[in-house]
Amino acid sequence: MPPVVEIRNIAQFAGQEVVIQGWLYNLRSSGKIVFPLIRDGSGIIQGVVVKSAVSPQVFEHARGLTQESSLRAAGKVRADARAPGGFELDITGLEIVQYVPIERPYPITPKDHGIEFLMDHRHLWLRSSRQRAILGVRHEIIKACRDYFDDRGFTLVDTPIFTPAACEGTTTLFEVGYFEDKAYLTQSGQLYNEATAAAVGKTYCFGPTFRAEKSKTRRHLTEFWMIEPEVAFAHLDDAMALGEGLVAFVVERVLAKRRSELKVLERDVAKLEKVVPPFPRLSYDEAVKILQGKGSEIQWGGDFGGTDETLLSEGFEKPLLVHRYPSQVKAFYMAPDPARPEVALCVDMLAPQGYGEIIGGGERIADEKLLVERIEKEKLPPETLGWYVDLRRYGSVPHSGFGMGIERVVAWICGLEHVRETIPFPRMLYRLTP
RNA sequence: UCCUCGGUAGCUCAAUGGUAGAGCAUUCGGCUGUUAACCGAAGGGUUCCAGGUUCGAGUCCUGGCCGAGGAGCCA
Repeated sequence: MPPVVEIRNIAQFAGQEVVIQGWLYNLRSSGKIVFPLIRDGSGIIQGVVVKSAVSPQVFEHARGLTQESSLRAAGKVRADARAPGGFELDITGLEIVQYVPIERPYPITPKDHGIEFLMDHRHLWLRSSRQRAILGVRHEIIKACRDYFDDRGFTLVDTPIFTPAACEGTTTLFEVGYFEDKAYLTQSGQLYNEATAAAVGKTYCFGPTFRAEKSKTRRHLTEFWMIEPEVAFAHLDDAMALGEGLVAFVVERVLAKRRSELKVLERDVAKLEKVVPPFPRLSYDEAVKILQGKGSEIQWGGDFGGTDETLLSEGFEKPLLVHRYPSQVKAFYMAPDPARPEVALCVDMLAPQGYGEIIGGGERIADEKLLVERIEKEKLPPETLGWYVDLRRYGSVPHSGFGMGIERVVAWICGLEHVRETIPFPRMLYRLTP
């Protein structure tokens, strides 16, 4: 019995008998020769079945294969300049594991489909080369993020999904029943990160985040994944440097390990290769002036809209760090700048090419009195934030952190039109299935 | 929530108010090197739903359902 091998490793088996197990991707035939394209999740290889070289049963099996039928194919690996992967499989044995019946064929053909049809068949669409490439890049990005923090002495500390109240009081939350009580799905692990940062010094959490906003744009999901570091004794500049280092590291890693996926996605890698520190830094004041110069309606004191972000980032080849927004547009826990109390020690990182905000964060209020004032001013429920104020009573220190939305980073690095393709099963305003 | 656009064969789309069409997919036939293979033939329709106007509606009108893009809000 020849060894079962993965298509990605096929080069090591040139000239040898192997078994490939996978699914039929496409089939071309020419009378007495059949070319089944087989994918196994690690790659695609073209098989060759010649009528005169195999039993009539194997040939008939091959000729009648339907798209996505699962199979095991035995044969000899042969280097061939005509093959896209450099190798072909001369099939001598074929076992059909499950035959997709012709009365109910695989719905997704190699031809054009509309987005609604593809989203309805997301569970099958994931098998296509393009979606597989995105899943690969997403995996690499998440692994790179974790390596970056792990290698710098951070401890991953998970934060809860059920929360008693809004973290920030700004966004709409999903309400769920919690026995006789109500709970909300988390919109950020940050407040809990502030607690755990005092325990381990440098922490991060990585998990799903939920926003019940009725946003219907290419940058929004109702359920998305966020990685959030928090560092004790760190100031705004430290958070900016940490975010800059993280994004540069992630891009470098993807370029090093996922070239083939970026090629499938037709990503212009030259643009990604320019993403090296230092990233440009701009104060909110400067950003407003630039925007006004480009014809935006923005006034000092307002937050940027999607068009503003695109307008601002289009002048730069690297991600852009915008810092010191007016406190009024930022969350209650943002520390005011001692030199200018009307602005917060916060930072947003805007990805190039209109991909929007990928990082948001800054320095947190360390002073108990000021924090309590802010909670009262925002009319947040003090009973559920008592523990958070407690952190300012027992060894309060300056601390900073940020959150990075994984899907927007994936969309940017892959060069996708819409974040819905960056997550296996997107949850959106009008999409809960599959 | 608001604005714009759309819903016709399994899929992608055509069709001036006048017989419902093409490409792909499927089935059958042909082809020993195909690369979204190609060539020939066949089958395939509650035109999203409910009303209305009209001699006649896929097309026009009203309401609804579903979806897409954008705005606001946000990562």
